[in-house]
Amino acid sequence: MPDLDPASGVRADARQNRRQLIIATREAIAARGLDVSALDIATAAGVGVGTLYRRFGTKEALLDYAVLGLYDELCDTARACLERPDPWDAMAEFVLELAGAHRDSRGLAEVTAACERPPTPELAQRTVALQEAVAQLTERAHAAGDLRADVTWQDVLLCSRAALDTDHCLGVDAGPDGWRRVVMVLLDGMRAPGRTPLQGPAPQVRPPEA
Amino acid sequence: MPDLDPASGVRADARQNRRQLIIATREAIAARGLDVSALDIATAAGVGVGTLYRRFGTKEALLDYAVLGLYDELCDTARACLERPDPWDAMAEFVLELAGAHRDSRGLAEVTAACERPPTPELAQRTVALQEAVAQLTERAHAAGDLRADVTWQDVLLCSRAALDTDHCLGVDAGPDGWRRVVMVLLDGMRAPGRTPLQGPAPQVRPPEA
DNA sequence: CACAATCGGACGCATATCGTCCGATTGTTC
DNA sequence: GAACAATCGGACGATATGCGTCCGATTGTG
Repeated sequence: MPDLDPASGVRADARQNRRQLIIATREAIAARGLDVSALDIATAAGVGVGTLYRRFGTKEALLDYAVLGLYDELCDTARACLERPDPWDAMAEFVLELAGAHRDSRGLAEVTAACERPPTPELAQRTVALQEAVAQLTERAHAAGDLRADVTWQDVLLCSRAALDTDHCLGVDAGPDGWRRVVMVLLDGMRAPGRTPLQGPAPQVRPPEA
Repeated sequence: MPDLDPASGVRADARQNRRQLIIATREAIAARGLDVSALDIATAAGVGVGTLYRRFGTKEALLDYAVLGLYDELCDTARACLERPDPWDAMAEFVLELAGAHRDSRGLAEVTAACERPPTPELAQRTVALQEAVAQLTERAHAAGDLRADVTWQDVLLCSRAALDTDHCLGVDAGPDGWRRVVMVLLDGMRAPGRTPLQGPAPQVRPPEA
């Protein structure tokens, strides 16, 4: 189930259809979230629904596969940020990238917010990897004295979702890049030293329950 | 259609049902947004669907009425904040209240973000009133030198939606009051002087198109 | 007590999605 | 280039959900 094998006994047109389905799925969940119909995906991919089920067995499996790809890209982004020399810039860039990824794909945003059903093992693994990367980025920024002490890496993660739904409010239109303003304000607010100490319990990591 | 009249030729039980329907509608849209079924509302109110349509004519009319009530409450809140002596505290409190109202009612959040269909005239009027209140709160904070100059009142409004969807991210749980931390970070980021100048065009007011 | 106002919820209609199944098509092999 | 198996498309039956109406039963009120 990983990807397309050149010579795996699978016919060439079948492999091509598989590829198209993955592309169409990405686009569909980006625009409309995880609640896409199989027919929509298949039509966008230029195939029939039968082909979708034949190639992936389940709509779920196809969605899982597409989402996993998005997570892998996030992991790449995290690695790239960790290589930046300046601790603050590294953290700030990742926050901006993560916020942008959330905005680029409504489906991704739905998955990172999911707390009900347990994710696939593959997704859980990526999730932990991302947590660790953010923890490290945060730790460095703390050590450099750039990030206020009362902001935890969990706070950083949650703040990355803050620009998700800030395009319109009471007749005001943020414009295509307005969300970046919100992220900029947030980053300024996270910079040391903070003015108003953060109150209440810090966010906690949910154990990946059964 | 405004409210319940003591002696309006309408029978007492009918008036009571009307009241229950409004209460149930508020709770329903708070929890599930505007996409509630008429049956759900009627059941929660303890009446049949027929009663809903008899009392309000349309599901839409009932929803509009319930939402208008939420807007009126926001206007009250704005008035109260405008009476606070300290300009910064006044603005900060309103941001916190607006963010809380958005979180308390998913339906309200959906309406304030709506940019497609034109609102009812009543809603449009409340919207303008709220815009003016925020503009005034912002202006005072600017004048006092507490709010950074590159943050407009439109930015303030948009930022009030930032805590809408920050309860969970990649396995991190913000807890019941975690959203307040996000708002606090934002408010700190809005305080003068800003570090990173906000880039890009400032948010614009959408003309209430036809 | 009588009657009009009101009620409840079954009903008809419409829409949407799922996953399967099968006759038609097409890539591949010899 | 023929023959076969893999693959395809999309019609199909099942299921679910929601809207707004209609009418026999109920209930408030003068």
